Formats: sequence, C-alpha cells, structure tokens
Amino acid sequence: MDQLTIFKALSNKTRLQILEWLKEPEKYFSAEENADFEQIGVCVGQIQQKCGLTQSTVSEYLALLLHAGLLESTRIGQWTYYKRNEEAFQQLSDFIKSAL
Amino acid sequence: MDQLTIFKALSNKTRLQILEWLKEPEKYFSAEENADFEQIGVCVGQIQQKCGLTQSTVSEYLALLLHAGLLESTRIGQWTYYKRNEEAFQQLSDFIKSAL
DNA sequence: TAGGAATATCGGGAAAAACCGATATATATT
DNA sequence: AATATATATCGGTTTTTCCCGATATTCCTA
Repeated sequence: MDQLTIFKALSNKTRLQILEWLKEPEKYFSAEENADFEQIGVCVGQIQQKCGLTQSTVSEYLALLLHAGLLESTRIGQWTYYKRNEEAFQQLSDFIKSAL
Repeated sequence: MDQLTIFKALSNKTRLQILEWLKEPEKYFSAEENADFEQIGVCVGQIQQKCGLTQSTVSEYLALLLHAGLLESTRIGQWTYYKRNEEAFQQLSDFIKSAL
C-alpha cells in the first residue's frame, strides 16, 4: 500500500465521485444483462456515461484507481468490470487512524 | 471538512513527511527555549531545516495543511508554531471507513 | 476472416502544482 | 528609529496532472 499513490488517486473530484457510485452500484447504475454488480462490478461504459468525460479519460482514471489498489477489475468478453476493493479502504482508514 | 482539499494536501511526499514528524515532535526536533511541543507545536524554521526545501516553500506547505484543517497554528512573538489537529485525522479516518 | 463494439494506450495542449528567489510584513532588540 | 530575525506572500520557471482526439487492441459475431 503506497500512501502517496493512494492520496494522489483520491485527489480528483471525478475519481472520488466514481468511488461513491461504486459503493452503491444498484443505486446509481441500471442493471444490464451481465451485470451482477456485487460480484463483478460495473463496466467502463456505464461509468463513463455518468461522468460526462471521454472514454479515454475515464479508462485512465479507472486504471489509476486500480493501480492504487482501490479498485479491482474483471474482464468478461469485451467488457471490463470494476468494483471497489473494500479491504483497501479499511486499510487506509486504519492507517490514517494509527500511523499517519 | 472538504475531502478533496484534504486529499490534495496529502498528495505530496514532503507534506506527508511533515505530518509524520509532527506526530512525534520530541523524537524528530530538538527542544528549544520556547518549544513546548505538545502544547504549541514546532516552529517553521525547525521544520524547514529537516525538509531541505526553501523557507517559502515550507511556509506554503504548512499554510496548505492548515487550510485543509490538518494542522493548527499559534503565533508567539516572531515565531509561528504548527501542530497536528488530531481530531481532523480521526474524522478523516472515520469518513473513509464509513462514507468514502 | 471481416467488421463491429468495448476498452486501452498514445500524443499533445491547457491548467494546476512544485518549487525557487526576491520582497513584504510582523515582532523584537538596541 | 534602525536593525535583525522569523514568517508570509509574490512572480516566475519547471514538472505534473487533466483531459481530449486519434489510434491500437481485444473479443465477439456474421
């Protein structure tokens, strides 16, 4: 867990927003064919639509959050699904409480 | 508490380092005349020396951490002392655990 | 195997952040 | 008042981040 990488990943309004949406996917995204939000997450296209940014930007943002360890991804067919890595948030919380 | 402001303040190696030092001032700073670390904190000059950056940069960094609510400051004579606002760290930890 | 759909990557222009040196301000001392 | 010390602020250069359009890659289907 690299704190600096994590804090940089969290230093953007859109990326914070994405994390909020992914906390309650069923609330913010419409259920689709394949979409089992709890298990596999939400695909890039659905997230992009809500962001209002271009596909390439959103793809990069998701890769960045993934690299920071805050998200997990699963590729199924031509879709990549992203969901939160709740353990990372727990660890971050604990780190701030005791070590930061 | 503005999360984005806080995360931006934490997105810098030197500023994270300063926060670590201020967690245990007696460990990292030499006691001076006026310095009651627990009560009033550490003055800018002492922090600057450990950073190895210029006075103006360190002063700006401290102002930034102050503005984010992570530090408190006290002016005594010609010195400004900075110390951690532990409540802010607690709140941030709680926020990440439950809301982020 | 050709074409389409979803996502990733690349190159770049604009905006923000990281620093710096110079200078301003505030306080203390003589 | 003049000088010295500690800190804050200002203006500017370099580096990083933001975000885009274009293109590449991967996988699916006809």
